[in-house]
Amino acid sequence: MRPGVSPDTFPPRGHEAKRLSIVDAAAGVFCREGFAGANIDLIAIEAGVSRQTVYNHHGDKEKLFIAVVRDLTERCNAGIFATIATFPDQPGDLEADLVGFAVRLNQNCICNRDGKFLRKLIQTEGERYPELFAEWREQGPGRTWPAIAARFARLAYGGHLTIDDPDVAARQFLGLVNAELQTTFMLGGTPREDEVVQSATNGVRTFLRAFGKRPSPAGAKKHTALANA
Amino acid sequence: MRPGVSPDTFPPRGHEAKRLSIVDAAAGVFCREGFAGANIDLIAIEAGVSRQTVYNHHGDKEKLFIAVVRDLTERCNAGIFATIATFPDQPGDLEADLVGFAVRLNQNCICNRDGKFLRKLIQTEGERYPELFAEWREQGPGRTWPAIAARFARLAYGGHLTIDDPDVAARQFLGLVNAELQTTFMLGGTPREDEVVQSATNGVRTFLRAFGKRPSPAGAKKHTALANA
DNA sequence: GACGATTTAGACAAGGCTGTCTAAATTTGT
DNA sequence: ACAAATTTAGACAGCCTTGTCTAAATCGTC
Repeated sequence: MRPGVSPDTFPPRGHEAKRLSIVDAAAGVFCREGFAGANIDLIAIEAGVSRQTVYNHHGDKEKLFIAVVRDLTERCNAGIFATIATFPDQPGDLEADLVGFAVRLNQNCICNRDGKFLRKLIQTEGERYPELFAEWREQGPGRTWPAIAARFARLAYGGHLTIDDPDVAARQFLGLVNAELQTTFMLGGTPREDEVVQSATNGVRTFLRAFGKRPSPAGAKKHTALANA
Repeated sequence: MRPGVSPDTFPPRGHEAKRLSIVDAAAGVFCREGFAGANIDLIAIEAGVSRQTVYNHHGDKEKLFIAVVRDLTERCNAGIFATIATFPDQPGDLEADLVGFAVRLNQNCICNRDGKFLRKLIQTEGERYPELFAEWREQGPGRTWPAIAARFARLAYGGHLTIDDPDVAARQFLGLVNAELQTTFMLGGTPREDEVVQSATNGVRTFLRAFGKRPSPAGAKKHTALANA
């Protein structure tokens, strides 16, 4: 820490690496087995670490669990904001661009390992740690949803959409785009990529039917007849 | 069982009553604590029954859990089909009628005790009992969603809606109508009635913007300017 | 090569839970 | 009121888990 010669890791390398691998393994075990069913021995084994090391790093089971949730929230948020940065502000093909955005959001943030784990932990243990998950609610949906809403507001301002309430529209966008993945999510599964694309495509199409600029009433033809599904 | 004098309960009254109260108590405890964390002593106490009686009725913890899920699935399904029977086939005010339907569906089937419990158990333990929850998937969404889709198809056939794929429309209807309740559902909470109504109202409005009969192109004016939210 | 910090393996106590067993008490139907 | 079935309370063995402790081994750094 004194002489800044070390390449890019301040604390002892192996130390922090172990901390990471413990949190990672713990996330998996907590998800599979639930808090009560999670076994610290198993976590230690999956982390490639002795049980004592787990206790050295995190004190006890509950503190470990909290560390896991905090970690996952942080990483997922980072991913979501990175994806929001790819939102199509100046769309070429609005439908295709929104589908792409929705698919990226799902694949990189919601269906990936961290997203899946965080979702499951919230569902499973949310009621046991009210303050912890209130914190998640503020840091997660509380920050990401308005950010998405702002992007939709910008699209509306630019004349690409007709939206009353951007916050409502954002939530409905997410609801539509995931409409066909609900049962899979409930069961903790991971949808295949083509299912994600299909759901996003259908969702965006409906979204644009509701909020898209109406095609000029003159040339109103079967312009929506893309149906291949 | 021989002479059918008994009023309306075939098996010994107290016996079946106890079975019921055990399953009920078990549902609550399994939800709160997870399968691993659930304590049979506690279930017995909450059911007002001795521990041995729990074992007499259900054999062991796992069989008890399975009985709970089967029971909840059955009861929830019954509720959902009863509500589907109230779907507005001959709508007067389509928007109001669909909002009413959505609110009934939420209040009577999804947010009530059974619905909440079943949802939580599926989320929490779904991966641990693949066949059991595959069964739920077939009996639940596998039967109710097509039933709802059929109702939407009928509305479209009657000229009240413009729908390509009724199955997609049904899933999207559910997604839209619940769009604002997602975080509450995730955390296992029960939304207030006004939140349910709000979400349903916004959802139905968007649904009709997408699938409602287009107002005749002639008198196309700001007919959608109902905004009070 | 030597030093300090970290990690490891294993044993350990304390406590909790499941599922069984027994004998007594209670309920149910006749 | 009687007989059979059901329920109850309590004790019990067996197992698993958490969290602590100790002494040896390993790692990173100078």
